[in-house]
Amino acid sequence: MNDQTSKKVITRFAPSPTGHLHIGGARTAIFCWLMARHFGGKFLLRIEDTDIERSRQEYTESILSSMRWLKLDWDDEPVFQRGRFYIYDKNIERLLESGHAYWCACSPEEVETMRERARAAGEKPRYDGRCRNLHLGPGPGRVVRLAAPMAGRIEFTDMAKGRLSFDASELDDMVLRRADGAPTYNFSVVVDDIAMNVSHVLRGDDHVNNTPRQILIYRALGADLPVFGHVPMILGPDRQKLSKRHGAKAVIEYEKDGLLPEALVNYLVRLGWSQGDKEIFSREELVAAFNGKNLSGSPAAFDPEKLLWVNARHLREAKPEDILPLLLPFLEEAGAPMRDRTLLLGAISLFQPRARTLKDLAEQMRTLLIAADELHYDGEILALLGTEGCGHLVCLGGKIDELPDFCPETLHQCLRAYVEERGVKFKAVGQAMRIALLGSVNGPDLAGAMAILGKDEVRNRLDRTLAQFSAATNHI
RNA sequence: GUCCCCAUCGUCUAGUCGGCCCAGGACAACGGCCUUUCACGCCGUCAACAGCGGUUCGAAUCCGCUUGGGGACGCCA
Repeated sequence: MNDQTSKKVITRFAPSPTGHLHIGGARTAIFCWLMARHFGGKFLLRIEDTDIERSRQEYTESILSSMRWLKLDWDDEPVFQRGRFYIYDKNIERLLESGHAYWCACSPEEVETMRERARAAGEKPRYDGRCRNLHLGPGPGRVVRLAAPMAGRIEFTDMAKGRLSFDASELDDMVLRRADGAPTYNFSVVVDDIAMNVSHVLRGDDHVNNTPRQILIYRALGADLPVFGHVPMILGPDRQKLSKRHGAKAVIEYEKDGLLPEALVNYLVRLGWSQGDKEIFSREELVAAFNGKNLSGSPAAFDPEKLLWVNARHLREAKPEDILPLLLPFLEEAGAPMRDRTLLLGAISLFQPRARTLKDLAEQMRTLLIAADELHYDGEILALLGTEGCGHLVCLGGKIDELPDFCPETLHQCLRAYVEERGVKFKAVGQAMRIALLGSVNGPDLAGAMAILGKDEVRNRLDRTLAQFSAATNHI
């Protein structure tokens, strides 16, 4: 970083609405957002919808909704390039007048031939600039091209990659305005970044090669350069370009899988950025720590396992009341009936440390929340329970009836006392109770679970288990 | 093909201007402890400076080459 950060930091995220917000785009957005929030600047949004064929309104909405879910709030109204064609045209006029651009009458086929020829000659495929000095005017099928310098070096310092240098001879006279009047990507980006006063352009690695071209446009337009930062792409676990089969999905899918936005943000930021050995960051910690330094220059592979681990950490540390609203849809999906708030909060804190995702949490909580008659005990589980287990259930049922209250401490003592006086292993009693109460040999702390179920429900489940057990054994 | 970028454990990474690194943390794996089962947690094990040349008293750190990977070469973004 340099003295340019002393100016107001303005970053922007500029997705094109041709798909949902995916992992790579989300990380770029997070970096931009963090940068702006860290320096107290602005984070702007621009929808690059100049490709009329592929842009879809529903994707714009999906992207915005994923941004909101990630809690990446933007400043000002989003800018839509679709509505700014007149501005691009005005800038085209300027460049035409100043001699930085010219009309070209070559057909796409002709240009393609030139490229093939260059490629065959072992050069970089490029347009040869044959219309540059023809002083053509507008006409059907004609495009406007930049009169790029033929020689020299184009250099800039990148936030992630350091000093970068390109030879001007590598670049050809790129199209700025298409035959249909639409601006090309490189042109609209520069015009808009200038208009929006963007100070720091953070984007994917795949744009490095566009940067020297864009710098040429900045120069032609007589504008100051922003600071560029090209963050390396995210690769699949097999180190190939990220795609759906890697389990790298759109942000919206992670939302559906029950990830916490904080966790996704945390994980994604750590892909290509680090702060010593620190792994788990709260949003506030990220804002405080992220200053655009320590960006990695090399690509990172996406690891779903670690994502899950990060999520589990955030889930475990979150307050139940913060989790509850996010959990509601998952409880419904899991078929768990709604219960009162206190009960739900209690259940959350009971299961919280053992769940990796909200979906996971909801499914685990379900066994506690559903009505007793929905609990299913299969033959295998009942066999595990055995006559001895049933004996425990009967005795404990009696003990429980006499309890003065039904709080975890009392229940815990009750269980302990029972084990003590019977001289049996807690393990055996615990398993029997767990089978009766949860229909499973695994689960959370028994006293905690019982307290949440309440006395009636515990009784209910004990009776029901015993009934099913005797029914099953009578059949044999 | 041409240009650009990258290169530390399987993965994410630490490693400020070369010595404190026979390389640290985390995920995963494996082993153990804890325990009321499963988790959680705790402890430990396995595991890397791509290769080759330089520069230097000394290099994971600087330079070059090689190899490997990625990206870009559109009237897509």
